[in-house]
Parts: sequence; structure tokens; C-alpha cells
Amino acid sequence: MENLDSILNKEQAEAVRCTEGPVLVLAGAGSGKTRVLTHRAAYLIENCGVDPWNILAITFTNKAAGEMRERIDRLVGVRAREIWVSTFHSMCVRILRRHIDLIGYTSDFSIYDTDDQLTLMKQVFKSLNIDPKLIRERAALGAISSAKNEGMDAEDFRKAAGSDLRQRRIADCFTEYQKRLHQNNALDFDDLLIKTVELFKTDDRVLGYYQNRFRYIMVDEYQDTNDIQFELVHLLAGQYHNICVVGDDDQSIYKFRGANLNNILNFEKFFPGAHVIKLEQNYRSTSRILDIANAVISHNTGRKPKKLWTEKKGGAEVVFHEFENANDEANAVISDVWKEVQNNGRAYHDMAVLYRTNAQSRLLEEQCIHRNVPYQIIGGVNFYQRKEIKDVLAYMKVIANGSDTIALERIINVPKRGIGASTIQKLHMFAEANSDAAHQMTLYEAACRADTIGIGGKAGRELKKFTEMIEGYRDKLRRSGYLDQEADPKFKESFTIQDLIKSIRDDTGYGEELRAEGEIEAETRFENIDEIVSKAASYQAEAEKPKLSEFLEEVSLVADIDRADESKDTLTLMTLHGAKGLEFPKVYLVGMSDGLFPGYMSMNDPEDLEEERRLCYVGITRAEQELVMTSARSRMVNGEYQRMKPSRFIDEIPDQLITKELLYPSRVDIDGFSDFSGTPFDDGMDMGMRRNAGNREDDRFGRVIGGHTGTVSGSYGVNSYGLRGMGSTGYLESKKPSGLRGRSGAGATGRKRSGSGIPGYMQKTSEQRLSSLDYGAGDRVRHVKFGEGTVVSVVDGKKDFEVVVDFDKAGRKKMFASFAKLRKLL
DNA sequence: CGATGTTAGTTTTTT
DNA sequence: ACTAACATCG
Repeated sequence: MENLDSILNKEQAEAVRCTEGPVLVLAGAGSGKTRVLTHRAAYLIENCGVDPWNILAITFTNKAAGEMRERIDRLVGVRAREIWVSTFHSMCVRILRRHIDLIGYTSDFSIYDTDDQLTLMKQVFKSLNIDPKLIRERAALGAISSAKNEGMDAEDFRKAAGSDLRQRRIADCFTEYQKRLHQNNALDFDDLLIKTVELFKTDDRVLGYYQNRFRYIMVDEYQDTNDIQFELVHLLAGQYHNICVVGDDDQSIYKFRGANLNNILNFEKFFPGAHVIKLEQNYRSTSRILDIANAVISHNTGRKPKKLWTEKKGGAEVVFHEFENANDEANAVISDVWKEVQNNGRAYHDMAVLYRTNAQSRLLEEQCIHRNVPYQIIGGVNFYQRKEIKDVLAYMKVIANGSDTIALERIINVPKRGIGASTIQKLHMFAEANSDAAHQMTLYEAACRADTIGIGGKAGRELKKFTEMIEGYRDKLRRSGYLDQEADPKFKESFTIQDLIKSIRDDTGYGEELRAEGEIEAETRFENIDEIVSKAASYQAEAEKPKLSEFLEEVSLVADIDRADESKDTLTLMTLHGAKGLEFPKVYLVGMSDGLFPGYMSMNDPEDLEEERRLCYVGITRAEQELVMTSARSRMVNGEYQRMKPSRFIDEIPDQLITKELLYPSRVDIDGFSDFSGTPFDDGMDMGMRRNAGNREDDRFGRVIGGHTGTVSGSYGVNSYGLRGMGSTGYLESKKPSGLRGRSGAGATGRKRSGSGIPGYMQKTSEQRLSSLDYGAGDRVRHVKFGEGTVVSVVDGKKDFEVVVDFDKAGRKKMFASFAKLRKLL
């Protein structure tokens, strides 16, 4: 290896050489921490004679793991293969597959993702007779997950609940949920970590083995570890204490997932005698970009003191653009991307558009298609969450793990075989009746005995066919060596995992059903199945000893980012969370609007707000040369338009650091109301005033009105999120009564009917959806008063509402004119 | 049973 | 805008 000091700065080299005992590397954004980690691993092997087999490196994503392995490989050659590089979750699965029988599961356990958890929780609610209206399944799951991440089990949770009725109810759910997970021989994501800790605590020898094996442990992105991960690390390092963690408290963005900032803030306390090294030189960004990042993050409190600096002085100006609406924003951004490539010789893959929520990707995608810009969306609907993929995987899960009832129920009637709800109900009752403390009969076992239960007719025949098919697959897989056992040497026709997927597609009629639909969407789904076939093929080529359950786990644990393909020259679209650890020459941060970023959920809690600010910091520091930030004054959120002002994070940037430009027309049409054009709506934010605090029904912002027919047309109001929104209702021209305004939302679940905007359908009612409805067409104005802070009272169904309008002088003048017209009509 | 119609609830961020 | 869950009918 070359001389360290020639390729690393002083602190980096120190971090590399500091191999013994606990080490905390506080690595600011772009300070070369990956460099440190890879060189450190290489140094351990080359200079300290450490066996690669004794090194454990934990990264945040599988992709990062792969990259790290590759980079170490380049430094020390093939020996790098021996290093255990993986994510926390993958590591735990690997350990659990070997030893989980010690804690009462079997090694073919299923891993439940969020969807599966929800399905399971619904069953729990049903069996405990809990009304989902009182406690939502998601809320229960959320509470349980946070409890788990704090190291609590169901019992602890119950104790903590005390006399709180709701909490106690959730405690019941917790108990039942765990029980059912166990019955299904399944673990959720949290359990993967928890059960590993449990395993270590249960069995000294297992713990001893891994402690002894992992003499040198490195953890990347340490600021985003949670309590369980901390415990895991603590346990593993318990013998040798050679633990090196790398992280940046300013980049902690996973609190919602249980990340505990104290892990890094108090590292020295948990690991006495820890050596602390700070990496403060940034090699990534220009000083212009860095100044902005520092300006924003300086608004946070309780940070570890540090000051990032760079030698790259100056650089391109950073700009902020505010657009009239999200469409204009997307249009301008993608157009700029295109120009960068055409005129400035940038490659698409040198740029990224980052946003707060996945939903924002849609408009951007449309623009990319429109402009023929090659793009890659990371995240959003995960490939493995797509219906067809989940269906195929569910088949495979049933085959691998017959106890997995969630998977079984998913596909027992897919494609339609005439095994409906009542048949499944019968099977459940049979299974229940034949279970005792010693053995729980599974749904699948019940299905196998359909004929003895007295399920005859079509359902009976189909059940028989179904279970025989599953058994057939199992048999072939077993003999081919993809289940637990070794392959049967006498079995000639090797049946691979790809074969299995193809069989599922072709034999069950699933593929046929898709084909029959004949729509483009169905075609895509078909292709998606092909993609999973090739995924299986590559798994099989790479794995030492391919097993079905291992393939399934590989598939469950991939992150969105793992699927990114850098070899293609495409523009990257992704969330800020997804961008962690990445860098791009030019970065666009879009949707910089209060309510979106920071999100409305986080705006009231100082701690949450700080996390959002860190996310903003992460976003800014992804940029190497150029940074563009944008926002839109109006955008569609949850089916209705909302008005937003620029993000407070923009305000936190001193004016001399950033060039702000407002790109929207000075004249604004509101709901086609030319009377109002040119009103002070232009400045977006001052059209309303809060009358009362809170978010009660009668506490609304108002814009009113007008109407050639004497009815109210559209309005600004406080919607359920406490944000000002422009009612999507209110067509003055509409002849329909207010309850019947055409809406999309048509159809139900079926694949074909998923579309929106089918004409002739309507949605509203349910109290006419008043909670988010402002004043719609058809609502009559009762009287109008003028004066400072114009007050308008509106009859809205049964209730009178009062609306306060606050305009500037010019606007008020126009408004008065309109009101005069209106008054005449009344 | 299953197809179609209707309605209520909803959303950050992810391993 | 989207979708899961419920309602209705053949």
C-alpha cells in the first residue's frame, strides 16, 4: 500500500492508524469518510496482519456494502472477500439463519415487510375485537415499532402503559402481534435486530463465537443507529473493544425509524477511553455551497461543535427560484437539466433532483418524458412491493415456509380459483379447532385436509389442486437442493429458482390472466416478473449454496438505492433520504416549501424541525459544483391545491449567499375569475388571517367569493393539515348542486379499475366532506360586511362560517368592487 | 363467488 | 388522487 500520508490528510491518516480500542470519527459531509473506512480495513490487513475474516464492516445500504468491498478489494486484492461487509439487517439475517432454532423459530422464517405487517395487524384487530376507527392499525404498528426500537417487549410496553386505556389496548395488540408472527414463523424488520440480540443474550457460545470472530468492527453512518443496533454493536465489541464508528451528528435523518442521536453524541460515555477524531475538511463542495449548508445547519442546537471548510473557494452562484405552481417548477428544472447537457456538456448522471416526498417525483417524471430526458427514479413504489412481484414472492414464501399464513392468504385465490372468503373462513375454523398448546395447526395444513373438512365442490377440488401444486414444487426444489436439505443426486432434472418463478407464472394461470388483460400495464407487470426471474438467475450464479429462503431474504432486504444503476447516463430523481452518502456535480433541491419541506408534520415540534433541517443540510451538501433550489406557490397535495410559501430553510440563508428569483406572472387568475386578477393574491401569503388558533371546523382562512350567480366560488381555507389551500371545488359554471360535483376516485380495488378521472363518477357527501371543503359552489352567501379585515359570513349547509379577509390597499379596492357586484345579486 | 358500485380515510422519510 | 373496505346484485 502506498504511503498513507501522501494520500490522506492528517486526521484521516490518524483515523486509519488508530486501530485498537474504541474510536469515534466525526466525519463532516464530504470529508472522505468512506476513504478512511476502506483504507482502515486495508491497513488492518496489510500493516497489522489482521485476518480479513476477523473484520466486520457495517454499512447503511447493501449498495454501500458492495462498493466498500470493491474499494478494499482494489487496495488489498481478493482477501477483501473474507471481510464481512453488510448492513445491520443483512448481518442479523445471516446470523439468525444459522442459529434461530435456539430461540424457537425455524431457519426458513419469513421476513415481513410493512404491507405484511399491516395485513397481520388487521387480523390482530379482528381477533381482539378492536375497532380500527378508534386505533388505527398503522398507529398501533408505529407504537409497537418505536417500542421495539427502544428495546421494549410486549410486557415492558404493558407496564409502561399504566392505566392509559389506549396504550393498554395497544399492548394487547403487541402481544397478539408477536404471537402471530411467531405462529407464521415470521420476523418483521425490527425483529431481525431484536431476535439477534435475544439470541446473543440467550446463548453465550453463539455470542462468544461472533465476539471472537469480529475482532475489528467498523460502523458507518453511526448517527443513524437505533438503540437495538447500539446494543448489538456493544455486545459484539464486548470482547475486544475494537470498535470504530464513523458518522456526522448533523446528518442524522432517521429518527422516525428509531435512530438515536445520543448514540453518537454520547459515544465517549458508552465507550470509555474512546479516541475521537474530527474530519473537517470538505473535499466535495465549493465554498459557496458549503457556506449555505453551514448557514442552515447553524440554526440547530445541541450539535457537536465543528466547522467544515474547503479549499475550493468561490464557485458557481447558488440560486433559489420560486414558481407559480409545481408544474412550472418541474418544467423549469427538467428544462435546465436538458440545457446543461446540450449547452454545457454535462452528463445526465452528473445531476440529481432531490425532493422531500416520493409523490413529488411524478411531475418531474412527466417532464422528463416530455423532454426526452433519460431518468432514473430511486424509491417510490419499490419494485418488490409491486402487486405482481409480491404475488409471486408470496407463492415462494408459502413454498419455503408453510407456516406463513399471510403469504398463503394472499395467493390462495390468485388467480381466481373460486376459493373465496367463506372457504378460507372454514379452513381457519378447522385449523383453530385442531390446535392445542403443543401444536398450532396452520392454515396450509388445514387446506391440505380440505376433503376431510367437508369442503366439497369447486372450492374443494381447487384446494386439492392448489396444495398438490405447492407440494409438487416443494418436492422438486427439495430434490434440487434449494430447500434445507442437500440435493438428491438421483434427481436429474434440476429445478431452479428461476424455473420455479416461471412455473408459478405459467402453471397457475397468473401470467395468462395478465396477458388476457391485454393492456400495457399488464404487459409491464409481465415484464416485471421476467425481471425477478433474471434476479433469481443472477442470485443463483453468485450464491455459494443457493437456497430459496436466502433468495427471498435477499429480495426483502434490498433498499431502493441498491437498485440504482450508475452505468447508465441518466438523471437521478430521488428523495433526500435516498441521497444520503451520494454526491453529484449539480443538484436541484425542489419543493422547498413550508408544509412540504419542512413537512407539516414536523413544523410544530422543535426536535422534528431540527431533523428536517438536517435533511436539508444533507441535501445541500450533496452538491459538488452547482446547487439550485426551487419552490412553487401552489401545488396539488392529496387531491387539492395548496398554497405554500418558500421554506423557512430558504429564509435561514443570508441574502448575500444566494440569488433569489421569483418566477411567476404578476397577474393571477383565480378559478377563472378575471375580476380578481391582479389582486394581492400575487404575494401569495397574505390573503388570510387566522381567526382562532387551532384547526377547528369554523377556524378557516378565507378568501371569498363572488359570483355572477350569487354563489360562492372556490376559496382558500384551512384544510385538515392546517395549511392554506385552495378548494378544488367550486366551479361557478357548474350546474350541479354542491354535493354532486364530479370527482375522480371512481372504482374500487380491481386492477382494471384503478384509474382515476373516469367521467360520470362523483365523490363527496359524507357530510359533504366538509372538514376539508371550503366554501363551494352552491353555498349561498348570506351577508357581507366591509371594513378593515373584511368579514364575510357564509352559510355553509347548516352552519354559519365567518371568514376574514385581509388585503392590501389595491387589492381591497378591487375586492370591494366585486363585493358590490355581489351584493346587488343578493 | 365475483364483478361492479360506493364511500371513507389518507401520506413524509425506509431497513 | 388514490385505494382499501364495504355494499349490492347477478
